[in-house]
Amino acid sequence: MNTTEIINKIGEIYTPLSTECQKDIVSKAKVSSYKKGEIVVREGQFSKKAYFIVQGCSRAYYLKDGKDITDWFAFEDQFMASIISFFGQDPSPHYIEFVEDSIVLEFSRASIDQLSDKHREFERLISKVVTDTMLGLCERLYTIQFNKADERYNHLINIHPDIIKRISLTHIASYLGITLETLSRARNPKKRI
Amino acid sequence: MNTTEIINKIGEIYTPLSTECQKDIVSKAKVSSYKKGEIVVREGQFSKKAYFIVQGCSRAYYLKDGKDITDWFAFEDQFMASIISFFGQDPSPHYIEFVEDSIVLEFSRASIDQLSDKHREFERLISKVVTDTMLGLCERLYTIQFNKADERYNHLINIHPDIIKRISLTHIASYLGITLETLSRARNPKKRI
DNA sequence: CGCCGAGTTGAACTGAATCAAGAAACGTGG
DNA sequence: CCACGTTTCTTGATTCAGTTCAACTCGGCG
Repeated sequence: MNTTEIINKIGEIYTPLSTECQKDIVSKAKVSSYKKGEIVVREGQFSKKAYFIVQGCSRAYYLKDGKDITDWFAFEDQFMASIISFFGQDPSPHYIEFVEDSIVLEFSRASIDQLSDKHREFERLISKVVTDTMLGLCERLYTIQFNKADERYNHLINIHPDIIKRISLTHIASYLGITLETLSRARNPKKRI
Repeated sequence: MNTTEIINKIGEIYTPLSTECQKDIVSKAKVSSYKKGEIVVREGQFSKKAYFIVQGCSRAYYLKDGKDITDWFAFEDQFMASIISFFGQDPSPHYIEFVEDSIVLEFSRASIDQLSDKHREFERLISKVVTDTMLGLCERLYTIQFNKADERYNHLINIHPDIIKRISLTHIASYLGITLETLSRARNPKKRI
């Protein structure tokens, strides 16, 4: 899949892009690939990159008292960035790691700004990505705020049936705000006598 | 405070607006006031309104098993909307209630779209509001994901020292994802013998 | 005054964390 | 293809934070 094809796909998923805009994107964004386990952003860095995932998946996590807590996943056709660092002015509290060998289309903050200035359609695309992210965060918050461990897990499996095939339970557990052991028990309800 | 003054203020807070844009906003948005306790959005409704709060405050909440759970507050100079209904296509799971007598500037979805089409600066303003909301949700999620009751409370008091003067502990408790009793204990640490 | 909503305090209970040990799955090299 | 170590997941026992339910306090306000 070359850059043009990828951009075409982004247009299909989010909002149609004129050929002129597509051409400009080609000149600003570049395709990269990362190996499983590669870390592209570390805590404390000012990361000004956004990754559109063509193939593979990644996660954002942070360390709390030395424990690895997953905050966000991104799969094919989704964007990944350290949002606090990319949209705010603070350093990233997150690490970003690729969980599988992945191919991405990589944007710098500067190129996104330039493209947004020049192409209103691109600005709208980014705006849509942000809006979708906001709605996703809402949903996640709702799930965590007052639900029990098994409810959180079932909810996740409903919206993301295939996630367990790709993400380790350890990461899913911290994403749900529970421990690995509790998740394991939620998955294998106790056999009563 | 008249409409023009309010719009001026919005421009100051978010991003400067040309006089032409301000004039158009005046023609599309209207000032309203609500009494303490008034509910402007109910569960199941398709609410296509956004409220910029000039004075007072409001909260969004939902009912889970009959229990009132606060999801979001908005104070002076902030926007309030039922985001799922306003930005998504689903009916609102939230109620929106004014917690104090309030004055707001009211926008319909249609007028926001029209203003966004006509004025790029306005579109950017909305985009900034969405981005800020996204960052706010991130922060909130972070607080709830793996923190104890007292940590959540202290964190809230840090960013919002005056919130207890305006919002009842009942609402703050559910906002933090804990019960009223637990919040009360977090505020009055046990006296040891 | 006495009622009422909001907050505090107490005691019993429970879901989840923690600590610890074992089982299963996986990859690598022989 | 098997043996090995490593990582991932499961299961059990204990502990603890937080919920639940209930009683009590306090400050309005009719």
